[in-house]
Amino acid sequence: MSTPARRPRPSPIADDGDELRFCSTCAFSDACLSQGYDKSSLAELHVLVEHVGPFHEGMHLFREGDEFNAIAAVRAGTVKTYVLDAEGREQVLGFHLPGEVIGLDAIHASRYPCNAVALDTVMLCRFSFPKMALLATRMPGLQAQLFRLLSQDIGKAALLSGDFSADERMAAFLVALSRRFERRGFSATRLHLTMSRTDMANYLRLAPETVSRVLRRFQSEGLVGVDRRELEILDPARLAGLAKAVLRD
Amino acid sequence: MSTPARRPRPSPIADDGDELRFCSTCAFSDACLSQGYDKSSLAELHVLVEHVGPFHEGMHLFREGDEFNAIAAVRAGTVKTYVLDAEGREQVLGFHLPGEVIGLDAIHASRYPCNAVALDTVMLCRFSFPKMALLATRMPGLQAQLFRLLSQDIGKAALLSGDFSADERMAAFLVALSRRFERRGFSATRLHLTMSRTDMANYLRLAPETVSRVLRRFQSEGLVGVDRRELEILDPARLAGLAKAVLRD
DNA sequence: CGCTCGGTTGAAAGGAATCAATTATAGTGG
DNA sequence: CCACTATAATTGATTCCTTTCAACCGAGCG
Repeated sequence: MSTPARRPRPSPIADDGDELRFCSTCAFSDACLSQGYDKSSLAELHVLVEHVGPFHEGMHLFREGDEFNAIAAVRAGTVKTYVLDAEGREQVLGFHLPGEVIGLDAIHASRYPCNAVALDTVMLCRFSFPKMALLATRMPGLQAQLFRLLSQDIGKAALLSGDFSADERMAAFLVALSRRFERRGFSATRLHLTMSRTDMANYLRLAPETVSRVLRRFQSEGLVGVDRRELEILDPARLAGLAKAVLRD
Repeated sequence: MSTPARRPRPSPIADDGDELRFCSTCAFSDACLSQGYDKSSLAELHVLVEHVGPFHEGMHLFREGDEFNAIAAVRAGTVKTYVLDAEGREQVLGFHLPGEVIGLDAIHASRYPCNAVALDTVMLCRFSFPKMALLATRMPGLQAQLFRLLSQDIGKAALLSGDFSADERMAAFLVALSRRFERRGFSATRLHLTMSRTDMANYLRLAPETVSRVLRRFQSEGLVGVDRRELEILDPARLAGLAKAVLRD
């Protein structure tokens, strides 16, 4: 359960034990600061933030059908969201790393459309959505950031819908994971996979056996080095080439 | 190019040639009225609406990479959104019927992430998004509706990402289309398909040959009747049964 | 130490894609 | 009005990738 080495990175918001301490990793902090809001505006955002956790491995943050009232930013750990199909098989919708927001897909129905479970020890910033929406009417920058986050998720959800080969899917998964880690200050090449092979398979819409085989082949081809859940990207360029079809860049 | 018989339906907003005539089919009209806004608020919404069109078959409404400044509600016709993969093959992202909104996925990057083309004669309501967002700060109901629309699209985009059989995909496509037509006052059983088989195939991530075969089998099994682009759903229950795995209901 | 569960490996089966050819359709121009 | 052409749709035969089925391995744990 070791976390990848953390690269030093300037914290956008004071993290020195202040009473109004805000999630330094979360998507809203950057947005608000970049809009040049004064301290009192930030304070307003703070009052509707609730730090919750820790949630330990296997604990559910919410379940499908639960009443929706808050979105949450992951502060630490990994959250898996999933639904169960008619045969009770798991369909993984996504993995959410520190700094990423969950619950945006619940707004329209006022219910969570999926389950969310902690894959390791998870800490959250929880935001009352009604309060946040209200605040957003007075903070255009916050409103804009919410629109951006929602819009972004539409595009993300569409990525996996293509008919891609197992290799492309796996490569895209690893590259995307690498980038997301990097953006949050972790290593882009040495990743700790917090999810099981089965989870990866369910997410990528592949059989677990296929995940196993593809990873092994990637390793034999010198693309990656794999040891259990530790993965090193050895040939980022070639991996990105494979992922290109999916990630479109 | 005949349209399905229109069922009489009470128009939510006066459609009697008023100067401030608003798209009676569009998602925003219901939202605003249901919030009980007075005439002046509605008027404010009207001033940022621009009725554009007609766009004829094959005309592009926007292209990937174009600068984003407006979302649009389809007033009439069908819009296809798509991207081209590295090999130049079309990946259809969606078909947009009257009353549905396009462009929400463009907000976060300020650029359209896809192409949009008219499949028949299309009329649009175009809304300047910056202006709409500004207005939304003074109309919480409008803001809420925008959040809902965005949130909804996240879920929609995720639907097709599962690994479903050709039969399930096709059934889900037809059932969803039927429901969307019905909601807008068209027949739920007799549909005119405005898109080609190839478009359907690209959307469903199947080969055109597979679409052809599945439709033929559906017909031979008495599920549907197909004649060119006219399709009649003969056994809605059984079709819905097939679609269940995808649509989750 | 042996049990269990996740992961890996191998062999076989299956569903959709691809390749190839034919038919149908709409549009064009004689 | 009717051939003629280009494009879309259909149909059949074959191939291929992934899944499924089955067995084995190996780490973690009581």
